[in-house]
Amino acid sequence: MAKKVTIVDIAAKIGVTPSAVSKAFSDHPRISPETKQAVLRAAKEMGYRPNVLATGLRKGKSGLIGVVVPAVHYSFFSNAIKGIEELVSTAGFNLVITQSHDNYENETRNINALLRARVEGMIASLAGETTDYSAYRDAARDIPVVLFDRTFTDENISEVTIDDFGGAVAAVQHLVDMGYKRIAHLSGYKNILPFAKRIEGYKHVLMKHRLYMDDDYICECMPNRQEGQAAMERLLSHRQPPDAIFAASDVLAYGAMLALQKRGIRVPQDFGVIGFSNEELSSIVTPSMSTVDQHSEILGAMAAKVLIDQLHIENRDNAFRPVRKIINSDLIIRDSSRRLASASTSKK
Amino acid sequence: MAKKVTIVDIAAKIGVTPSAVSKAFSDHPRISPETKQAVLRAAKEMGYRPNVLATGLRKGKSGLIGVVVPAVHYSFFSNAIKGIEELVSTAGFNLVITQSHDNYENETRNINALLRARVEGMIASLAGETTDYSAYRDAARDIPVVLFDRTFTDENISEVTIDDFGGAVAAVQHLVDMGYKRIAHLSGYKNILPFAKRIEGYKHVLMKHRLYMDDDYICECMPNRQEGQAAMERLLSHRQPPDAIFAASDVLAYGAMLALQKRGIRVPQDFGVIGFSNEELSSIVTPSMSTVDQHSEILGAMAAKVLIDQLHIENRDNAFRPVRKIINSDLIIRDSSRRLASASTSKK
DNA sequence: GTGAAAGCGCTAACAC
DNA sequence: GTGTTAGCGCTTTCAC
Repeated sequence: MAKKVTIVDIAAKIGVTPSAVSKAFSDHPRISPETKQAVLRAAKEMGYRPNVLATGLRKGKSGLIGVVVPAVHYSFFSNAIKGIEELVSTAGFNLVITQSHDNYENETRNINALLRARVEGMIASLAGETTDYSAYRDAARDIPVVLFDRTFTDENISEVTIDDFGGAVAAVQHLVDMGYKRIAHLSGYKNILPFAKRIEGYKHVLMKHRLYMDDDYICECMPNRQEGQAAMERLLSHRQPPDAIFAASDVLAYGAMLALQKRGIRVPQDFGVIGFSNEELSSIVTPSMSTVDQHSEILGAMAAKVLIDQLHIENRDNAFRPVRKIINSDLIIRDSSRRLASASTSKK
Repeated sequence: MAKKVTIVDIAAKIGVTPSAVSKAFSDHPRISPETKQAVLRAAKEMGYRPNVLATGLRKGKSGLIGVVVPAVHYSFFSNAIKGIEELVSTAGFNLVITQSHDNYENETRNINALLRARVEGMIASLAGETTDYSAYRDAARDIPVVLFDRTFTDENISEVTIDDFGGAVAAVQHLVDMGYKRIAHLSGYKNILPFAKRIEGYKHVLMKHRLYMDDDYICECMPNRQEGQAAMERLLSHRQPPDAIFAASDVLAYGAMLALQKRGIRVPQDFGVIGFSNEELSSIVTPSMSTVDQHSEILGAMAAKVLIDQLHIENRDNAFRPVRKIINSDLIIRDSSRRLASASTSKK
C-alpha cells in the first residue's frame, strides 16, 4: 500500500532538516512562521501522518489510556465509557477498550496487552471471577490505575465507587415502606465489593425493622436473566416464601419478574421488585422496574478525572497519593414496587 | 514509578548481548536452550515487559486492529465486537475500539487517531451522519479496511453485510400474512445503505400485493425511542392511519409501541409491529417484539476473518482484491405481530 | 532561526 | 550459538 511519508521526506521537499520539521509541528517558539507554513502545507500535500510509535518510543509515552471492563453491552459500562471518553479525549489521549467478559484469564491478558501497548494509565472495573488482584497491583507499579465500581483496595490504586451500601439501604427501606415484609435478595459475584456492600445494606434495613431473615434469602447469581429466574423459583418454593425482592442488578430482577409472571404472581400487588443500576431494560419491562441509579456517566468521568490528575502529578514529582471517591446513588421508584402499604394484599 | 527494564538490562544481568536476548524471546532457532532459559528467568525476575512501541517501530507494525462503530451499547454492535474480538485475538492482534456516536467529526477523528496509532487494519460501520467517505478511502490506501453492516462501496474496501432487502421483505410479508393491510415504515438515517435497502424491501412487498402506499408512510427517524414514538403519533393522525408498522430498528419499533399503548391501541390485535436487529430489548418489551435477526456475532467474526485474510495477503504480494460478503437475516416472530388474519379486528 | 547528532528499545542482517 | 552494527521515525539538547 501507499508508501509512508516521514518527516525526512517533508524536510527534503522543502529544503530544511528533519529537526526543523519536527519543531514546526510542535510549534517550537524559535521556528520562523514561514518554515512553519511550508512544513504544514507540504505535510498536507504529501499526506503525512505522524508515527505515534516513533513519537511514543522517543518520548516514553503512548498517548493511550487503557480500559478494562466486564462487558460494554451493559448500559452501566457503556455509559461509564462515554464519561471516560469525553474527559480523556479532551486531555489528548486515546482509549483502548478491552472486555474481560467477567473472566479472570481474559482480564489478565487484557491488562498485560495494555501494558505492552504502553498505555499511560488504566481505568478498570473487576471481572466477576477475579479474586487475585496481582495483575492490577503489578500494573499500578508502572502506571496510575483507577478502579471504578468493582474495586479492591490497594495503597497504589485509586477508587471511584458509588455508595452501594446507601443505595441498598434506600432500596430495601422503600420496599419496607411499601408494606413488604419478607424481602429476599439476589446478589451478584460474592467476591465483588459492591455486591458485598449491597448485601450489608440489605441486612442493615432488615435488622433495623426486625424483619424475617434467612440465609436462603440471599442468592448468589451469575449476571443473566436465567439465573435470576431460577433463583426466584427456588425462593418461591421456600417454606417461607418472600413477598418482595431486592436484586443487586436489573437483569437479575428481570429474571425474577419472569418467574413471578410465570406463576401468575402480580407485581407490585402481590410481590415487590427492585433492581440496581438503572440499566436500559429497567424502564422497558412491564411493569416498569424500580431501581437504583448509579450515575454511570459521572462515575466514568470521575474515574477519568482522577486518572488524568494523577498523570499530571506523575510528571511533576512523586508525591503520589491514591484517591478514593464515593458518589451518591439515587433511588428510582417505578411500578414494580409502587404499592401503598394499606393496599397490601399480604399473603399471610 | 518503577524503572522500566529493557533487554539491555537483561543482557547485562546474564552476561550476553541485547541481540541474544531478543533472539531468545523470538525463539530464534540458533540460540542455545540454556541462554533461552536464562533470559526467560531473568525477564521474569526483573519484571520485564516488551515495549511494543519499539517493536512496532522497528517492525513497522503495531499489532493493533482498529474498530469504529456508532456505539457499543447497541447489542448489535457489542455482539459484533465480540465476534471480532475472538478472531482477532487468536490471530495475535489487539483491538482498539472507538465510537462515533453517529457523528461525522467523531468518526473522522477516530479514524485518524487509529491511523496515527498505526493500526494494521480497520473494521468499521458508518456513523449515521456520514456522507463524506474520504477518511475511510484515505485509510484504505494505507491499510486494509473492512466495513460491516453500514457500508459504502469502494474499490479498495471490503464489505460484510446482511441481506437487508431480504430481511425487510420477510418482515413485511409476514405482516401481510397476518392480515395487516396498511403498513407504514419507520426508517433510520436515509443515507445509510442498510436503511435504504430495507425501504426497498418494504416497497417491494407493498407493490407486489398492491397495498396502500404513501410517501408519508415512510418516516426517517433518529435512532431513539422518542423519535419512534413521535413518528407513530404522526402516523396515527394521518388521514389514512396504518394498521401495522415495520421499523428499521427495534428501538424505533419500541417507540411506536409506546405511542400505541398511550392511545390504547392493542398490539397485535389492532396493530402489528415488527422491528429489526433483534436487540435485547425486543424480547423484553410487552408484547414481545417480532424482529429480524442480523447474526451480529457472526457478522463481526466474518468481518474480522476478511480483514485477517487481507493482512496475510498483504504480507505476501499486492494482489489485493476487496471482498463483498452478504449473510442471511432471520425473521423472528414474536407476539407483536402474531395475529391470525381471520382474527383481524380491522379498523376499516 | 536552523542544523548536527544522539538515542528511545528493539530487530535483523551479517559476521565470526 | 552469539556479537556487531545499523536503523525504524521521531525529539531534543547543544551548537552556531
